[in-house]
Amino acid sequence: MAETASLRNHVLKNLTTADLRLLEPHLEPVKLPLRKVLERAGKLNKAVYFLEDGMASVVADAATRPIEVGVIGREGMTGLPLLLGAARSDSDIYMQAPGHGHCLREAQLRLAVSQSDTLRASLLCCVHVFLQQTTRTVVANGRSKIEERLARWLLMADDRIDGDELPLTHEFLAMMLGVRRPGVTEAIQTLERGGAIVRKRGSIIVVDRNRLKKLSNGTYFPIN
Amino acid sequence: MAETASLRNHVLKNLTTADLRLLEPHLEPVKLPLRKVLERAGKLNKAVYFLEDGMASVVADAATRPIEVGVIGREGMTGLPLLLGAARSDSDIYMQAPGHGHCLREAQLRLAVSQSDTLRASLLCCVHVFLQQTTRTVVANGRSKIEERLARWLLMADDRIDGDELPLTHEFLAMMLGVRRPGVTEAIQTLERGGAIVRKRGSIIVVDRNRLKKLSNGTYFPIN
DNA sequence: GTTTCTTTGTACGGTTTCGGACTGAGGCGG
DNA sequence: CCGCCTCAGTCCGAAACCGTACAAAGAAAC
Repeated sequence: MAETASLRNHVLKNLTTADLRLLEPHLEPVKLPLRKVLERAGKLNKAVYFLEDGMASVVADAATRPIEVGVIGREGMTGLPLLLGAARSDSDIYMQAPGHGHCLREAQLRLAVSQSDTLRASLLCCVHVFLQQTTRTVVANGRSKIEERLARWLLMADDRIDGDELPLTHEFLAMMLGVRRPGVTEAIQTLERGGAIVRKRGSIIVVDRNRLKKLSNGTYFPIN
Repeated sequence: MAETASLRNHVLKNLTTADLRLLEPHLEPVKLPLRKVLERAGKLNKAVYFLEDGMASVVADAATRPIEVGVIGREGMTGLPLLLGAARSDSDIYMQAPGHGHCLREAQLRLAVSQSDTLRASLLCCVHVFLQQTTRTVVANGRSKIEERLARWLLMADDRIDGDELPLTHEFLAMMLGVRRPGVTEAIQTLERGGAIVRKRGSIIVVDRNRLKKLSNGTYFPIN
């Protein structure tokens, strides 16, 4: 099913062959279209996903005034609370950029984790990475202006999405950052004037990551 | 050493007797004075702490422009990255309100966790709780004004500090929230006008938690 | 080509917060 | 009692954002 050679998910790719063999029979390949919901806050979480490509958003307060807490791409997995002993999700998670992944049912996850300490360690590592990301988001939301937060977000998206074109409307970015839509429009203009991106209707193209990093003013940290 | 009857730390208190027996011989009672550093970002983490009373702050960017990511009291423990397989801390952690706790060396922690699955599960639960708190902080920092964030912070501190008097200067609160000091002064006045707190030089007294909750405008969630 | 819908750009007044500076008030030691 | 130091209160102009509304531009449908 999941041939080792073709695996792009960092977690799966870095498993020992023994651990991978443990999971492989239960990894179901799935298509992950735009807006596909992987998790819903307050609901029982029956499966986790390892993304091969595409990007998912972890969103808090989705019912009222949504704001993004973090993003997940092929560097990690969804369903972290399951690893921590919680049956229910805290946030909504849905696909922000379409892609593919592997779905693993809760029961199989628990079983596999109970059988291999090294597997559990590999998965818990994801939790650590995500916690680091969330920590940086706390800082960015607390001290940085829209323009810098947007630059950070675009860099994180660019890390996870194939190609330089990010298909995103201002409206959507505003939701992610928890700010006004015109605020995003203006921030995008600033970033374009800085030569980091070019605007297109319905998408943004990253043309100069280094400039974008400078414009993020220290809020961006690369994966790993 | 740590007599079960006297344990106030939620994690230790809720362990099975077997798990507690596993840890007990290695729990060293420690006094935790104000500003005592429990963890330093980037340094190897050689021990974890279970607080019995007092409160610790998890602070990011401590070297440059510090801002608080979360707080830890008797509901949890420090050193979460150790549980997740990381040897180094991501943030500074130091005592915000003095107290006592139990110190557990890394080696003993690893040993105990490897011997008991239920113990590991109990500790991982802390990670989940802390991640939830961090998630709420992302939201609060992203959308709420100083006054609301301050109300939230005071409630969390009140949850963890014995008595109603919180010994905190405006300067310090400003650092925690990542805002200007005069901003805190004004927010405190608003909260006092709202009848939720009274000001004293060098400390704040919570007189009406319910009003404080209202003034926090939905950003506060109780422990567990 | 015209209509319709989505997306983007712009404008306006008002609020929040900033950075910085300065004054006053409380507490402590000499 | 006096001086000193910390902490708290206030004020200033400037910047960042907000909520809202409306117009222009693109894309798609008819």
